Amino acid sequence: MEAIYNHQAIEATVQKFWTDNNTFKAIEDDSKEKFYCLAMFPYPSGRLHMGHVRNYSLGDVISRYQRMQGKNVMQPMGWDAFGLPAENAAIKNKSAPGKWTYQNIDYMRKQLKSLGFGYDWDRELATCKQDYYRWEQWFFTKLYEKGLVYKKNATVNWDPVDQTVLANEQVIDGRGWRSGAIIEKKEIPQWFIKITDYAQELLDDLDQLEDWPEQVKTMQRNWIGRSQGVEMTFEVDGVVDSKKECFNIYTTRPDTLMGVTYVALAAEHPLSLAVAKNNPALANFIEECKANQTTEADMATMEKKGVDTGLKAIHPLTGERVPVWAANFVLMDYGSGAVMSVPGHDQRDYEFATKYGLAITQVIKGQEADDISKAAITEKGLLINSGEFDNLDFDAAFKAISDKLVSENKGKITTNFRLRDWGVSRQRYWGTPIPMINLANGESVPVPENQLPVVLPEDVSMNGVTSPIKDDPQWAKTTFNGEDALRETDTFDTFMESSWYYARYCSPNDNTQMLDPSKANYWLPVDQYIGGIEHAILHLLYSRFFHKLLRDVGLVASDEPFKKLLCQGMVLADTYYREAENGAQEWIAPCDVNVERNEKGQVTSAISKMDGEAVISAGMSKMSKSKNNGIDPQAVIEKFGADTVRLFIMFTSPPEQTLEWSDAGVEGAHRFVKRVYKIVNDFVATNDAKLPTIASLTLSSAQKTLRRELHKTIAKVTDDIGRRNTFNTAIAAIMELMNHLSKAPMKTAEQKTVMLESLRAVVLMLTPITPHMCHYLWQQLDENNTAVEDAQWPVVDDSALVEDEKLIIVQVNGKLRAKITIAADASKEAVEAKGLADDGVIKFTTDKTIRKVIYVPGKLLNIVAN
RNA sequence: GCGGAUGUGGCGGAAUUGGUAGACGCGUUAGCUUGAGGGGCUAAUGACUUAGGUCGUGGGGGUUCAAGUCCCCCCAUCCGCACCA
Repeated sequence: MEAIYNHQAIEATVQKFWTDNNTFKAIEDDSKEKFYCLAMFPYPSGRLHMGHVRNYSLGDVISRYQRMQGKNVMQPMGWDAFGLPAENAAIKNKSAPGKWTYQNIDYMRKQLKSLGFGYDWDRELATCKQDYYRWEQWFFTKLYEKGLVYKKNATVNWDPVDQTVLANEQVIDGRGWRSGAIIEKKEIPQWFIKITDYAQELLDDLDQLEDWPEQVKTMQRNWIGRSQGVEMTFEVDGVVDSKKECFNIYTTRPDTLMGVTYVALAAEHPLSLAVAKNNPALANFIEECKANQTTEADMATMEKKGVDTGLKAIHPLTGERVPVWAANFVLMDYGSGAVMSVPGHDQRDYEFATKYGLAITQVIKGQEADDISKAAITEKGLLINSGEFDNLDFDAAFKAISDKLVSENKGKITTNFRLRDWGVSRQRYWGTPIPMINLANGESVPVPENQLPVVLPEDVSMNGVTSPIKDDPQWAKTTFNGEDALRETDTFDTFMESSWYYARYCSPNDNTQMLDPSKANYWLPVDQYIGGIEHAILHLLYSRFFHKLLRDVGLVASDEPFKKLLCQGMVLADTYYREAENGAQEWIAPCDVNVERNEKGQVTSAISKMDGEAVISAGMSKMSKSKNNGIDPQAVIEKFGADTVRLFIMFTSPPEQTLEWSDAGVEGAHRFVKRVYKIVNDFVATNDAKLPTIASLTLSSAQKTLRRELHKTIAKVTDDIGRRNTFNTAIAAIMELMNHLSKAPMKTAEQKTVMLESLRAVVLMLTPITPHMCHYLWQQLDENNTAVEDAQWPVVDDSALVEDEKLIIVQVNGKLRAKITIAADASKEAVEAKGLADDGVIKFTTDKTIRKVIYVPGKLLNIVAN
């Protein structure tokens, strides 16, 4: 064995071993329990970032641990390869998005291999390849046949200068990121999938997902947003364009119906538009609303504005005439595009009414401290000023008012969902072509199965504005039933590809069907899914929806795709900047900064390595290009090795929390790796004989204690990795054990035997985390010449855990006053007697009466005295 | 704005079921060691202190023999909000 740890040599040799031996090839095997471990696949953006390294380290640790538990593990990897950044890079580099994407994939694959992740590379897939997306197109046409797909108008961000649709992230402060033009809202026809048909099931099945974080389930429940309410009709007084008009509203608070003092319509509501023809103020307002942002956050935080349409609506119960306003906070895309306004009991309505001098009526009693002249009373309570409904509580009022509306044929009780149907059309090039054909008569039909796939041309040039397939006059041309027709030139939302890739990994090379059900049903559901919390809602909801769609066409048998979910936190690093002369912040990479400390270790200043001048520290923030604080994984791997990087990442934070990068922390991890290497080397160098078994030896008390530490550590590490997923505490426990081992002598046969047992366990427990070094060390320690990947996880020897004595904490009035050691089987009375007799306790009990003694067996004694 | 999280020494974090607050690591300090390395080893390291103790988990209340942990109110930071992935 080499005396000096050489990570380059070890990692290269061990990675070659894995490749040569197909160590991580996964094959269906009914004789073993399967374990499908999946980390969210990366977008091939160019190089791996630390967030990827963290994500895939977590997956690999879990996979290797489960394999050592004897399971048949599958861990695949692929590429979420369609998306906007490829188009932008192509414009910048005057290249094609496909070429850029494939180059990135090749580079990042090498990086993943250098980190030693145990993937079955035979299952690799890329979503931009037609052998993947053809099945998505096929599936979409199936959904169309089932009536789950429809076309409707929807709002997009329209850049009037570039004449193109922009993504939300391409709109900065209301302007197009390239043109700088003020962005308008525009309605265009788009394809939708009816996720709302599955809203109830998506909500109900969250209860099955016992191993999902509660916060993710809560976020999904809130996103789906099931509510019970009443839908009712308001008639418009008089006529509009010589027609009788009416509109529907939905409310979850019918108890406040008697407090309605006005109603609000979306600016683009047909009634608003009709009135605007003869109302220039309203027409102006509608025009102004076009410049509003489309995101929900913008809608919620913008200034609430409105214009009186001049129309009056008839209150369905009182027959009173209430004013009809057009307001910028009512969304045409959501619900009916109209809301009833109860300023007395809704804060937004209250502010709007106050601003425009509209009436405010209190119809709910509220608390003593409530003052309707200051704010809306939003909590539920007994009704007042509501005529026949006075003194009813929320439930009774809900029933009475809805009953009355139903009996008068003016409304009905409905269940509503906040969830909206999934708009899948994108007006971009680098995506899956939507497999539809638009006919001359305006109808649309799916591309016939025998004409699939609709192939996206890859050899294109980007002009920076329009999609090459929209620019090409030939591409869309086709025929249907012998008549000329045009293909859809929109592409799918990239969430479509990422919603089913987990299933395609089970039969990635099948060119006859989307999924091979027998293989899919062997591996699915995914046993452990790992990814960023930022995907908690959209990606995970769409994938759950897709799984149910796959089930309903008979391709999979399960209801849910991901049994257990782990959401990892972001990776942060220090940020430093200087103010440039024009006031802008010039961000300085953390590797170019030295920090200075005082004798207490507190940071006192930060200095640039380049010029020795001071820089300003801006704390920790997410690694990003804009803050120039990214740490390149490749550089760290070369310097310290993949094992060190993996150890640092797993040790520094629990997986769900943010991880703060620290160069000193990486060095600490490297030090530990070298210590493990050295202790094994020291042992191997001094031990030439075959050692006896533990059972055949008589151990000293110190040796028994060491073995107890060892087996307690095995129990803790097993629980931490297998159940709690707290890898940081598992590693801390191994470090603690190592601190004991490095002080333990290894001269006698007994000492050496305990040491060998301990070192084997340490190597096995570290194998999931630092697999290269452990592979090498195991070769030095194992007699049977098995590869460590196939070794058994260490087992706790219960007999080694037995303790004859226990440490009892003694408190007086809840404060620690003594620690006593007593026989493990001592009675309460014995513990109490010894505790009360302790000098540290007597000091606080003399001149006092003992009122009570609480004993927590084997742990703690609290004496209450005053 | 709505929804979800987080807050503990100089720093990252630990405390799993209400029971020793600060494990483990970093940093810092002191000492030892011919030591080519992003060296090794030993020890100390929450604050205050009259050296007995006292205080201490974002802030303020409460429950309890006992609260970082449970309850109420507040503050700060981060994530998501449907066309970034």
